[in-house]
Formats: sequence, C-alpha cells, structure tokens
Amino acid sequence: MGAMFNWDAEVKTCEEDYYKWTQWIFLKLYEKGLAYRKEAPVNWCPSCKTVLANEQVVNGCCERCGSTVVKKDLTQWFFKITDYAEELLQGLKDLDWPEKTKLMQRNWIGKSTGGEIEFTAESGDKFKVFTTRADTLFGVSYVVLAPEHPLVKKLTSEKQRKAVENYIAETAKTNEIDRLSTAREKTGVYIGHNAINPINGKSVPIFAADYVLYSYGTGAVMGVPSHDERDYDFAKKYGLPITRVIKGVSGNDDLPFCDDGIVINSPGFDGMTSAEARKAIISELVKKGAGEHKTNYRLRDWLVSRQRYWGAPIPIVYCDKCGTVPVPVENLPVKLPYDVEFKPDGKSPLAKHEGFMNTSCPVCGGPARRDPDTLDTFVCSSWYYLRYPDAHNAKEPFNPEIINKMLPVDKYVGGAEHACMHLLYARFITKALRDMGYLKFDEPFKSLVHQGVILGPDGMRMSKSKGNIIAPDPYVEKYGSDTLRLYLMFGFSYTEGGPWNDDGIKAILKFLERIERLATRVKTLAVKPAKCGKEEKELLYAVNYAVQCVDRDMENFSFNTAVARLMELLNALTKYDGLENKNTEIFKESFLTFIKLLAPCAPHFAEEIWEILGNKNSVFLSSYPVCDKSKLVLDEIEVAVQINSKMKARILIPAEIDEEGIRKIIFADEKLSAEIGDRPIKKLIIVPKRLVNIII
RNA sequence: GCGGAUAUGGCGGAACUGGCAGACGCGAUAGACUUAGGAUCUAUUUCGAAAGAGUGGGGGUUCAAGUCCCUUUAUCCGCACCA
Repeated sequence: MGAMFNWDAEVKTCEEDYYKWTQWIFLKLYEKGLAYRKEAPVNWCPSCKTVLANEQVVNGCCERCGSTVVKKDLTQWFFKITDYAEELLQGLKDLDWPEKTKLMQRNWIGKSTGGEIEFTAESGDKFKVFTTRADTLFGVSYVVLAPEHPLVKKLTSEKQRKAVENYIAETAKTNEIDRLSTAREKTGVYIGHNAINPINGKSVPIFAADYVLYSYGTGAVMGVPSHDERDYDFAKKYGLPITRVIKGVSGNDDLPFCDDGIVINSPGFDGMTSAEARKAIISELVKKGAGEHKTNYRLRDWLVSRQRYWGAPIPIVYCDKCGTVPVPVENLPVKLPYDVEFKPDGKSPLAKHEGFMNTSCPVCGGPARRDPDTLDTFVCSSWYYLRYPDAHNAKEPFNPEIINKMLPVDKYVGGAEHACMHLLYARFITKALRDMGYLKFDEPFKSLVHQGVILGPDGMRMSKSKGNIIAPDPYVEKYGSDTLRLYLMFGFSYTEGGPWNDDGIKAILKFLERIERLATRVKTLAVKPAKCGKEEKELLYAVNYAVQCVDRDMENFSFNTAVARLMELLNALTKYDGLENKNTEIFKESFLTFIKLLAPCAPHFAEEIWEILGNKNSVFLSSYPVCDKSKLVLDEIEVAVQINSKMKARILIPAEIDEEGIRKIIFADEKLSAEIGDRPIKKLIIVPKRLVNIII
C-alpha cells in the first residue's frame, strides 16, 4: 500500500538488546527510590495454582476451572508513580491531546483535597481517616476500616472474632469493581471495639466493611449518615444514629443532604459555611495534633511484578548476607532462559529454574537467589519511543544528545484504550528520567490522536474465530493499492472507524479513472489565447480553496474530508474543461496542483499521472502547493436572510458592506420587503459573511 | 457501579469558535449516448402533495441549538495482573 517504514530503526522489546535497557531503567528507578517492594494482594486460583487478572475472575470464580478465587498477599515491586501525581495532572494542560483523554487521566489521577483526621481506638491505637468533608465531622456516628486493615485483626473483640473473620474471608473473594459499586447493598460487621472522635471526644463504633478499600487513602473512613448517601444506607441497615450537622441554604435539604450548606450542631463552628468549616475544623485538629490538611490521589503506585514467564526479568538478587542487591549494570541483561518448565504449582516459572535462580551476590560473592518474577510488559512499552532514534545503541539505552534533539514525539497515534495506563506510565518514566538528568523535555508525546478501529462487516471486531476478517490483499489485487488507500481515508472517520463495507470502493476507482481521463485531455490541449474572466476566477478560487482545506484537514487527521475536497476540485476542473474557450495555461497549472494535493493520498497513481503530463522528476520532488489567499477574496457573498429566525431568502451582497447598506438591499428586495410589510424592525442581527436575522 | 465517549437521510459520513443541517460519496429515480450496460455523461434525491416538520426521547437557555444546560434511553471504551 505504499506505507514506508524505516526497518533500520525497528525495536523488539522482547529481545535482549532491548530489555537489557528496560532492566537498566528499573535499576535507575531503584537507585532513585522510585522502585520499592511491599506486600500486595493478588487474585489466586488454588486449583490452577496461578495468579489471575481481575478480568479472569468471573463472579468470584476462576474463569477456567470455576474454583473460588482467593486473595493472597505477595511481596512485589512497585514504581512510585504517585510521587509524580501532581505533575502528571498539571502537565495535561499544555498537551495537544483529545480533551476526553485528558479528562480520563484527570479522573484516574483523582485529586481530592481535604484532611486526614486521627481517631484513637479505646485500645490506644491510632488510625487516620481521609475526608473531603471535615465540615461534617460532628455528624460522625461510626468509622469503617477496610477489612484488610491490620488494626481490624488486632482490635476485634473475642465476641465478634468469628463474625469478623468470616467477613474478611468473604471480602477476599470479592473484586474491587463490585466493592465500589454504589448499587450493591452495603455490608459490614462491628468489630466490638470503639474509637474516639477527636473533635468532640465522642465514642463511635468501628466497623469493618468492604466498601472501604485498603489501597485508597488511609484505608479507613468516617461515617456521616446525615450527609453521605452510602453512609446513610449503612446507618439505616445497622441502626446507627443519624445526626444532621449541615443545613441547606435553600430548597430541599432532606437527609441525606450531600451538598454544601451551613454548619449546625457543631459547637464552635455553627453558622459557618461548609467551605469555611472544612478549613476551620482541620486547623483546630492540627492544633490538637489530631489531623492535618491533606491532598489525596486516587492514583496508586504501579505494581510491576508479574508471576509470569514472558517478560523482562527483574534485575535484583537476594543475598542472605547483603539483602536486596541490584544487579550491576555491566552484568545486564539478566537473560530470560528458554528452557523453562511450566508446571502449574503456584510458583513463577522462573522460580523452578535452578540455573536461573542460583547466582552469586554482586557485593559479597556469596550464594544468592534471583527475583523469580518478571516485569509488567507495560514497563517495556513505557520507554520504547526513546529507543527509536538510536535503536541499536549497544552502549546506552539512548543517546541523550540525539533524543533531546529529535524528541519529544510530535504526533503519537494510538488506541483510546491506553488513556489511563500506557499513556500515563510513559509520561511518568519520561519525567523520572528527566529528573535523573537524561532528558531535557517533560512530556513524551506532544500531540496525540486516537485511531478508530475498522470492524468486520458484521460490526464486530475482526477476529479469526468470528470469521469476519477483511484482508487488504484481495482489494489491492482487484482495485490497486491506491484505491484501497483512498477508500480507507475516505470511507471512515479516522478517529471513529466503523464496520467495513465495500460499497464505496468502486466509487474511488471511478474517481481515479476520471482523473486519468482528464489527464489525457489536459495533455493534448492545444494552447489557446489566454483569457482571465469569471470562469478562470472561479477555477482559481476552487484550487486555492482546496489547497487551504486539504492542508487543514491533513493536519487534523480528517482524511475523509480532505479526499472530499479533492473530489470537489476534480468536479470544478471537469466543469472548466467543458468550456469552449479555455485558458489552457491556468487549467494545466490547476490540474498539476490537484495532482500534487492527491500525491500523499494516492502516491503511485499521482506519480504516474505526473509523468504522463510530461514531468521529468518525481511529483514528490516538486514543491507542495501553498494557498494564495488573494484568490479567495470574493466581490459578492451569498448570505442567508431570516425573519424572526426563520429562513426566508438567500441574497447576494457586496463583501464589504455596512449595516445601512444591508438594510437598503433588504428593502430593495421585493419578496423580503413584502414579508416585512409595515412592521417595524426591532432588531437586526448581522453575522458577517453568513447571515442576517431581521426581528420584527 | 464508577470514569469517558457516541447517537445526524435508505447507507458511509460532513457541519472550524452557537449562525443557511445533510459537504463529499454510495444507493435510488429519470433522461442522453449505445447492439448492449453493472461503462460514461446530464438532472433529481432529508421527509412531506402542500402548509410544514426534521440531528435517539423529554424539558430548558438564546434573536438563533446537531453544537450549551438538565433529564432519559441505547451502544461502545477503560477500571490498575489481557497488553
């Protein structure tokens, strides 16, 4: 199809000369404290003895064998992307990305400002809750800990132990999406222990409930039934008190009342607005040493360990004497062995490969074990754009001089499904490497476009199993590659895609054939005395209008309208060709301009026509057309005339005219003046060069 | 469930910041040329005989709404171990 790739710059993330540098990046992040280890739960299928993605857990069961899936804690590597949460959020402002994508990232990062408030359990243990609604602190009637919260096990009373343990076991079977569902009935269990509200010393019960996630905020929340819907449902169900502490300013303020209002029942703060009270109450707690102002992000650190075989091994060894030791850069890559057993016994495949696992400690030289996990493949894809400009550099992942000259990427094309993960990870890695001094830019992708997907004729994603695959080759064979290219450009909105159908492909072939016929005529035209009248002006207008539009459309990836503009120009050229008396010079020049505009869309075909017309060099060596704005200036313009916002007529008016002139023309028009009659004009709205609206 | 998007003629799709809805093309209809037409050319083509109506449904803002606001339905994408 005439697509061009620079195969010299090909990169393969799964090959040693690439993943060596993925491991290098891991080590750099580790060196800077941006890679760390902690315990985190995974979905575990006890029967398949493997870790499952959320996607592979269906109704709490393994999608393959149906066994109940449980949560299991593993020590895993994380990247500290949250250190960059604020910059990742702020940086979005200046990016030329689709607004919807930026919005999705903003929501994913999920900044919320509020405070952390410290409650003290009867045992003396302290825990913090994060809230954006400190103004409702006097309305707290219970607190909730995530079932995974370590204090739950510690504080649960003997009487409640059985119930709480059952509840924790149940929670281990649920997934996050269900836990956060607002439609699902709230569940929870009293742990038989209370905590003190620091603002008023009131004792409130502690619950464990799965609608609180241990991974977000502090893993604990305060329950204010009067001003939070979720808490309201929970309090109703468990018979907890509901105390109003916010009064609505106007209108309906039935409980639960979740908007801002005026604070009541809060000694010392009554009468304040919610916004004032939020600040004042936290400030009061700061004084007492029981709270602080705090900004929270929904974004979590990036878990990069995978208990999978296919990935870049994590370049870390564990030594009994020296502990966690990074593999020295000169020993990279840590190679992924190919002779691996895949017995499903719950261990990473690499863990069973003694040759891989056993190594010596780079520090003391004693026996050590490698990390058996591999890196999330997103790690590999989060920096690959840095590799292209210098794809086979054996000394370093990239040459800073070269990439700082060539990068960031001017235009990145990729699927919208990457909005919150790949695109965020790549931004994070860029910023981290910048802070290490390797990069002189802040963002990897200045401008972003999402391509649409061309679906099968049945409207479903193409897949072998559905048998709805459309392969390009038969079309190239039957219609030619440029016909297919043009059809792909013309038949779909680039960013939307849509179901394939070949109804229109013949029309494109027809379009190309018309061009060819016209080219043959242009070639044989006899030179006639030059004239430059109305028709020539129209033709030059059409040419320059097309140049302007095609330029803009190409820039915007609006290929379908660009091709439409080319079709319009061909229609104008054909129309001019029908004239008896032509200016062959202008005509031929216009046709050549048309071919140049066509060349990026139908390169082989345009080159051929270019040659037919007697040109010696390639069309791609000619200069690309530039719009001559002076040819777009019209003497007269057609504007729409409305009376009381209803379309009544279209009239020709001089391009340069004032309101008085327009009034004169309107009243000179028989139909319009009849319509207006003797009713006075209340208002005359003029949209220059477009429309006149007469309000009578 | 949460976050994001989409909905326009018989069809694919246009409409830049609110300003003539339906560009461009397919299909359809009629005609011309032709032994022939699934080639080519010309004309018409949102619906409706007309008044008029019309951008998924309902409401609103505005001189003016496909475009802005509220609400509702359907479909699609993402939800952190599919990558």
